[in-house]
Amino acid sequence: MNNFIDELRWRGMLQDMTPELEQHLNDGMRSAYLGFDPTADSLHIGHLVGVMTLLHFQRSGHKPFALVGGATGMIGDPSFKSAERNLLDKATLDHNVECLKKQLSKFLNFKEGTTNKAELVNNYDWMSQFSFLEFIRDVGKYITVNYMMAKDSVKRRLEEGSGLSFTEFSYQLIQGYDFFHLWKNKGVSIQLGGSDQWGNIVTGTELIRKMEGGSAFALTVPLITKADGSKFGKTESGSVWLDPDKTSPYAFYQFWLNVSDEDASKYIRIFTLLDKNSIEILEKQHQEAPHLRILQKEIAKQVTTMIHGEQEYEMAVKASEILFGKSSTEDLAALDERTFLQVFDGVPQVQIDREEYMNIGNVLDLLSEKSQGLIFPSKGEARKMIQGGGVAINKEKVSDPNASNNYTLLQNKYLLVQKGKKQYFIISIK
RNA sequence: GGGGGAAUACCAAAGCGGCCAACUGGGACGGACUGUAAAUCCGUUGACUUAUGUCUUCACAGGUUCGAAUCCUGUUUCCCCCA
Repeated sequence: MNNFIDELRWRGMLQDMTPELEQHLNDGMRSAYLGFDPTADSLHIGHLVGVMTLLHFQRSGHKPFALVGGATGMIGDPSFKSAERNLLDKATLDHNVECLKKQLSKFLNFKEGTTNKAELVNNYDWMSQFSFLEFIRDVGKYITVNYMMAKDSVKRRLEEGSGLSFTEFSYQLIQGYDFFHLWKNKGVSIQLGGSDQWGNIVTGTELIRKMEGGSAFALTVPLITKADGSKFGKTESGSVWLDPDKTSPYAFYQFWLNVSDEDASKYIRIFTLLDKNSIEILEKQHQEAPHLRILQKEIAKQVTTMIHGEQEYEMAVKASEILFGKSSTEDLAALDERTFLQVFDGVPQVQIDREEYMNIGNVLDLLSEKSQGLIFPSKGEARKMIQGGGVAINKEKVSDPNASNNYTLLQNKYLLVQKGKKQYFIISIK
């Protein structure tokens, strides 16, 4: 069994911790919690860092609690956000909480009988019992406004002049109380979180100390960054979700595969469970032959398998090979229909009647008007792109916009259209 | 309250009566190279269309002129200086 702190340390996942934590952990099995905000009905890869942290905690023999913020989600954490958050309604929140619970339950070991079995809690369960009066009397009394205003997350909002509502201001108190509640009732003595949570976590340890003279600990992990400074976990099409309906396993796999060299070493430590030795070997191999992108492939494999399973991973690899490998028209034609559809699952499709299709004069019409503007909204754009060499049908470049429309249909009913390198469309003939 | 200046396409920034759909840079998008990368190079970047075409743009509303992003009048917004 490995040491939790050491494990995080070499993985570059340790930002900060309260001083006596290490000793505290060495003294036996401990419990820690980490919270997830139900702002959407799926986790995204940014949350994965938290998940991994809990996972390491459990693997070190300790007991992890995943908290879903059914209550805190109603308030909105002001931490390092520049503007007041929009509140979600209760129904949406309930739905989100349920979805997150389902996802979280896949990662940790919740098996009965395991001594350090993971637990899932929702702070709505205890916060909803409180009346406002009770809360400000029993909890608010212990923390001064001066203390709360001194937090960076709050201070910044005050300085910027954008202000924050009393609602958001109270957030740290609620989260602090969560910690107290879990400490009191579940024996949770540690709170884990992203580095932006430090202030909120410490309010919790403060509350525990003041209310009952207890001691509790904090540990934060760094926020994930990208070497080029852009925001981690975003693609052109938005967040990378764990829910396969929101981000297909293929797109998910692609995200990891496209990680830059600078970031790959960092990410493989954070997002996979590979041990130090294996990682160093992979890094060495990567350096020797960077073009093979060994690191990226391994990260993509590990993470995709963990989230979506082996089958989906293999499908994603297959799809990637077909889409980006040097496959030809023949390779495409050789695919059976089922595989073809699987590979191109999620690719935008447009249907054209067979009769109508037969009457289309040239490629230009086919890609603009006749495909209802899905591929190109106008003839002009289609023409420009074709002339710029950016269009391919069935993996073969289209060079003349006026070329007649006599492509071989795959499976006798599909055309695979490529706009640029990465955008695919399917025209299916009915 | 007084004085001065500015508003141009996704952003920045030229243009100051016809040669302006508007220089240039960034971004975005394509292409070449490559590792589905970075760097570099090339092309496109108001709309529709493909003819040496049409239409809609230079804060907004009017006006002068054969002709305006460019001149005049009013309106709005922003910036600076003085009080």
